[in-house]
Amino acid sequence: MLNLVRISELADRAGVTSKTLRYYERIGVLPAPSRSTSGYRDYRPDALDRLGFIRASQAVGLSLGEIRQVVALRDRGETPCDHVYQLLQQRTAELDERIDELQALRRELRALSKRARRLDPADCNPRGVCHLIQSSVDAAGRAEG
Amino acid sequence: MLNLVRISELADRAGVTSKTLRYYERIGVLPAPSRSTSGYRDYRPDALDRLGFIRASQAVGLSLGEIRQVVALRDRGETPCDHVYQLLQQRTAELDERIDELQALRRELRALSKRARRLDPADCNPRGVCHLIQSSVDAAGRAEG
DNA sequence: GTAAACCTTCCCCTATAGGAGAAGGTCAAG
DNA sequence: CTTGACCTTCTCCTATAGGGGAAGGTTTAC
Repeated sequence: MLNLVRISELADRAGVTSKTLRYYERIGVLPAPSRSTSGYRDYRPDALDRLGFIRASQAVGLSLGEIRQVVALRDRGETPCDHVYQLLQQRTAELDERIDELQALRRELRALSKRARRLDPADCNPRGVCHLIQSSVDAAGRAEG
Repeated sequence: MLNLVRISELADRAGVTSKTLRYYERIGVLPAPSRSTSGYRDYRPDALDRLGFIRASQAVGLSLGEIRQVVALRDRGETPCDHVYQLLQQRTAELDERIDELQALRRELRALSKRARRLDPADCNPRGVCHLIQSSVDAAGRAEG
């Protein structure tokens, strides 16, 4: 009898909404469950495992699209570990790049704040809207030129 | 005579498309220019300064919505420097937070890769789709619990 | 005089991860 | 028997920064 559960109960247990479960089914990360005679979704308890995997995957930066690829492998009977490993390596590399970018931006913002303390708002030229920011362009221009 | 320019010429000079300029006008970051008798937009050369400000602002992480606020102040005759300074401080704080999050994620991904080298794909439990990722959940659960 | 290259407004489309709400069917309790 | 709490599918909507293309007017060059 597997004590089947309805959508809102599964949603509660997984900490998501029913909308989310229907969405997951629609995009193919959660398998379509059987239906009661009246058309209600009847989930087997192992759907919770799948939802745990989905959440964990999202937590390490995988998109639902990527998760769909992974569970498709599993559902075809393959072991998705290699694929997952590749994805994680790729995500790590992207993350490194992204962090570098944000750190560069942070350095620039700090420089901007420092410069701002030397500038007098009265000097602000309407043409450039605000010299705080225009000064960063000038600085970048000098740095690049 | 101010040598007026048409939209595609201004777009070329600013390194954006005509679509972008119409969009900027529509959302209020670029003032509506005068029109020729046939309805064509005639930009004065100082529109280029405004576009420079927009680009520089985007480069330091301001959204077009925030930029709109800033140029609105300027266009009302106020000096937007204080507001810009606040925005930049706020953006800097958000950036710090974001960087911390990404670094935490990076640490987790590295730990995951390390763990992956000890795991045998054959152990992978179909219930959890892939143990690489489920192992991270277990680890997080232990860390939090 | 006509073809190419502009310009105009208008509306729809993109990715991401769902949320809002309508219209209608179902189920349990009182 | 009806009320409330479910469930179903359906369509549209959110933010961001524009892009694509249609339908039609203009200007420039030959």
